[in-house]
Amino acid sequence: MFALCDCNNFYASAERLFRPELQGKPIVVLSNNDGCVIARSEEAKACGIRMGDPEFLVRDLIKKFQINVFSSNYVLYGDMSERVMHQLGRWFPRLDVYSIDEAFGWLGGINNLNSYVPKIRTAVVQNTGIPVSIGVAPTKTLAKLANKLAKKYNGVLVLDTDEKIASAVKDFPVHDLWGVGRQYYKKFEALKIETVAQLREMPEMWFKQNMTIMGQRMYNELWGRPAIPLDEIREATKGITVSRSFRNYIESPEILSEALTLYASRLAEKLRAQGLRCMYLQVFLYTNKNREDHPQHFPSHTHKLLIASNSTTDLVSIAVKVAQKLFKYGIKYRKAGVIATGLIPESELQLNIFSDHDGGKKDTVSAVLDKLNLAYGRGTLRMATEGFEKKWRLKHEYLSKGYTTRWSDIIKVI
DNA sequence: TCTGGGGTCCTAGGACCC
DNA sequence: TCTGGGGTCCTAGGACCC
Repeated sequence: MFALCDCNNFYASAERLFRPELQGKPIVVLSNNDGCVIARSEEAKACGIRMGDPEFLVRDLIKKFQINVFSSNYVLYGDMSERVMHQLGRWFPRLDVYSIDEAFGWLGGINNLNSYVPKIRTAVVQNTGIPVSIGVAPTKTLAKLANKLAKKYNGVLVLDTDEKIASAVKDFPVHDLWGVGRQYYKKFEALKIETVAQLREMPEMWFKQNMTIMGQRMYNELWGRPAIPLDEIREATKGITVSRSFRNYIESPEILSEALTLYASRLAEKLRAQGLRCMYLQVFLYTNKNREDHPQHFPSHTHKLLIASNSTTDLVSIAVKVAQKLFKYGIKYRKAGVIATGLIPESELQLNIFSDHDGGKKDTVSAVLDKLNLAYGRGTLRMATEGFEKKWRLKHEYLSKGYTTRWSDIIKVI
């Protein structure tokens, strides 16, 4: 049996944990750039705020109901996530951390699930302050479904018989099913398929033909035959991305270079932190697709390096050069990013006879950079092309403190 | 005026190799 | 008139996830 444990309204719950006076009050958390709503407390949901709503469209609601607004504080959420996962690890022989606020646990060999599982929930809430819901079923897909239903009950739902599964899928809307997005939902809608019970009565071939191999897996999972295994040890990541929207449109190549310098620097830091180098560096630019009156431009280019690298100077110079080629005058760019792929462990560096390997000088420079920035704060030492004004940088007006990760922000009990 | 960021997997086609 | 089979790498796009 699989369990899916999911933190309730995770970001909102994490913010509220350190502001106990907000207990019972509506809270929303905004995406980067304070763009749209990405988490809501139950109270905020009741005020009519929907997931993904742009902040400027719900500003009136926020004012009217005095909703507490937070910019996203990923350092805080990351730290709280680690605590929750650590607690879960004590209860499951095998744990597959699926996202910042979710994990699949394996419950093989455990009897009395109906008394065991509620204990997990109680322990996590007690030891971390974060409320969780747990759904249990024979497959991951059904465990996700059970989890959604659990939120409506007492936070726990165990589907351990065919009868319980049948009754759970009976009225469960297909668009809430794991693996069903907008496109697949359209197909179902056309066939008047509204519930999961109706969906799983379709022939297996139909799934395969209409939803590729993913659909075939879904079919088996819905009938209680596991097709998606527990993924305990995450395989090495395939790519690492750093991308951000700009606060204002960028229309000049010089300003674009500043942004790309920062993004590529962050990317190099991420690579070094994970002990990786990349063979390919992809650069992309986006315009605002929500503005039909703006000319659109979504250029992208992948550059192949001669030698795999994670050096800030290498990646910055490539990113800036590529971006200059992609850039066109007269276009309003609102987002850019860099993606590192072809990742190899630092220790497996392959040299190229045609290139001028520097014998590790760049590695030394990078190491000094990391050391200084760790000691004195990120950005203490940086590339000059990053600029000084940075008018394009993110907006986060409602940022909470680093309650668990900064000495100066730790809560004082007086 | 203002609409996130970071991922995964699958499919298909073209270039190139032997 | 009729021109192989099998493979890799890369790109691009589409679908999905949180």
